[in-house]
Amino acid sequence: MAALKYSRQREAIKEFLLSRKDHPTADMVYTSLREEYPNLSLGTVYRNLSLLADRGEILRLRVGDGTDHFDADVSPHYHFICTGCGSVIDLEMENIDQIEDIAGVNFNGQIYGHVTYFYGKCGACCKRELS
Amino acid sequence: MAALKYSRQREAIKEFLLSRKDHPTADMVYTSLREEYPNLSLGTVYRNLSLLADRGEILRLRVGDGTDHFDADVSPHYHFICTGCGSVIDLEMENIDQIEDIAGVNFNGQIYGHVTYFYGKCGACCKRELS
DNA sequence: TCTAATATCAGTAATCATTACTGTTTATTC
DNA sequence: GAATAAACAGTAATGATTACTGATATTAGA
Repeated sequence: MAALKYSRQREAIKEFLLSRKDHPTADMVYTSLREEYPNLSLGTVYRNLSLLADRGEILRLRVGDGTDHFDADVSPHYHFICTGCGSVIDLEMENIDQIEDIAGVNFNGQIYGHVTYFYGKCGACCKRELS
Repeated sequence: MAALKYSRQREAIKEFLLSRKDHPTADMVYTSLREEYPNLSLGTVYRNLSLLADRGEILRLRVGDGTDHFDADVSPHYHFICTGCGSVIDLEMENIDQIEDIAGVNFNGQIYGHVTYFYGKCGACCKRELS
């Protein structure tokens, strides 16, 4: 893997992602960083997010709302998407990699990985509906 | 749920999906049906696919390649996406709904469902790489 | 069966997220 | 400190999808 040339923009993008737990989209990254870097370009945000995702430094989440979300936490974990407010929340749960073995039983190819998203109502939305 | 007015186009779209096992995209539906219905509109295809998906008559699959795929088989089953050729294949596997219980252990909201895609090399791509 | 009401259609324009292009700036190397 | 090339800002282009508009076709009622 070729070495990257340092850039303040990429550094700021990764710093920003590390500081957040809410899995921002490219546009959210752009809008937020614009305050500190007024002439940051949206193309730069997209290019660096893809670059970092390709290198495995961040995760690209396709949660189904049509726009990609990003996560700087690359440790194995799962995500929950609230159908009420759309928020993307980390789940702390035990490993379920055995589902790949289950899926492979009647399959004649090779399974290398899986992506799972859980859907429902988040705690805040549940609470709001009660009142 | 309001009753739908019959339309030959919607009928043809659903018939087409039922006849296929390869989970076509909107554009694939449009291109194929155009042979029989030369003045079918792409907008009609999109509108009816969304309509059918909203009513639960078909499934919308967001496999991660940027375009939605559709499946007329609404019985519970899982999908495999080949990273070699991009094909979307049905998996015959035992139920893994218990992962929702596992996910809910340390979570303060309600989990109503999950979406799982398995990734890897399909049988044909495995074979091709050997030769 | 005829007609009115309206859902659906075809065709096209608009939107949105994302990517590609171009000339300029900036980090690295010597 | 100058040469090289990666990365940038700004903008144009792309591709999937949605929205709009006037025409057509299905359904319900007379």
